[in-house]
Amino acid sequence: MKDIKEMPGHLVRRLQQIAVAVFHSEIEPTGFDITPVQYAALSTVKTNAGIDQVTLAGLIAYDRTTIAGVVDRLVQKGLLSREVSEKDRRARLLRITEAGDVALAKLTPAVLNAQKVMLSGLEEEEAAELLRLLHKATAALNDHSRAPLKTRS
Amino acid sequence: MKDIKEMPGHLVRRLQQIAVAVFHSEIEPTGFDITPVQYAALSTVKTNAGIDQVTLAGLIAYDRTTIAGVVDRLVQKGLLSREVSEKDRRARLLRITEAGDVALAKLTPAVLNAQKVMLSGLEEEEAAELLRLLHKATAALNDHSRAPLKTRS
DNA sequence: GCCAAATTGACAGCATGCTGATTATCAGTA
DNA sequence: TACTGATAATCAGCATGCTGTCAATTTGGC
Repeated sequence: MKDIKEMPGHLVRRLQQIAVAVFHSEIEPTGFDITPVQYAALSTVKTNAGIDQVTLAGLIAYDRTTIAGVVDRLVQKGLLSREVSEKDRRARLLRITEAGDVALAKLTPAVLNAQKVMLSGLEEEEAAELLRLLHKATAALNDHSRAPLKTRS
Repeated sequence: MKDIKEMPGHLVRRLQQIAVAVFHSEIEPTGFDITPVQYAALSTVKTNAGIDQVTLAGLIAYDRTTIAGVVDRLVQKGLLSREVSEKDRRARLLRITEAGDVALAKLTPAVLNAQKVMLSGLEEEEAAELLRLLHKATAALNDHSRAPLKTRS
């Protein structure tokens, strides 16, 4: 284990780096300028209309500070709307806009394809096994980051 | 595959996020203020004394722009030295300092332990299989990022 | 109803990571 | 030798991701 390149930390970082690059190359032809993080946020807001930022962050395991900037940019692009909650004036409720809906519909096929491409070096069963192992490893250590994943009960 | 949380991209990102958090919590007791990226650079320079920045970047698959900042900070902390090459005045040759050597020796056990912790949710054979799959998946797509891995022949 | 604790969001600050452009230098060729 | 293309490093700029702090607001206990 002396070599950096054999360490799990390095390999995970490397695959993540490749995943982002693949994402961008698959997205580029659609003409939208969106990042993996922004796509995750957009998609999650659509299926959870009226969600606040903290809950959104929990659903996709992002830090709440990070999500603020992401939401800012999505609002600026006109893909999300953000308004102060009536019931809790601390909270900002997020909703997808019509433009966001259109963008999401066009982006989703490209994103799904990117998932395939990033595992294209593996056999079908290997890819499934990788997913299972990633799932198991992350579930066991969910609380180790400032941004744990929170499933909506 | 409709759910973000089931996508390989999300899971890889999540494990990477956890890996960084585990790294920091394992490193913290050693009293050193160093990041995963900085550790990788430091360790690689030690075993490749007199390396230039581009070659270093290639060995650990970092973007050459990113590595510049990383090296800056390591030099500032006194862990690396950087001097203009005599043979090629464009290049900056990197070497580990004595302080860097000491730091590396103290950090390495903690880093190796972090690798174990980040996979502590998996059985022994599962961890090995995960490594194999990560290796295979990244090897197949090595050229997909701006910072491909370059083995020294 | 009042106050302490918790919660939401924001901000400053630092460290990756990337794109694209520029500068300095080197190497091969006409 | 002069020129062209390639290469090492740097810079500006943008987007994560994190820590730590703060203000506004809500909630729970009394």
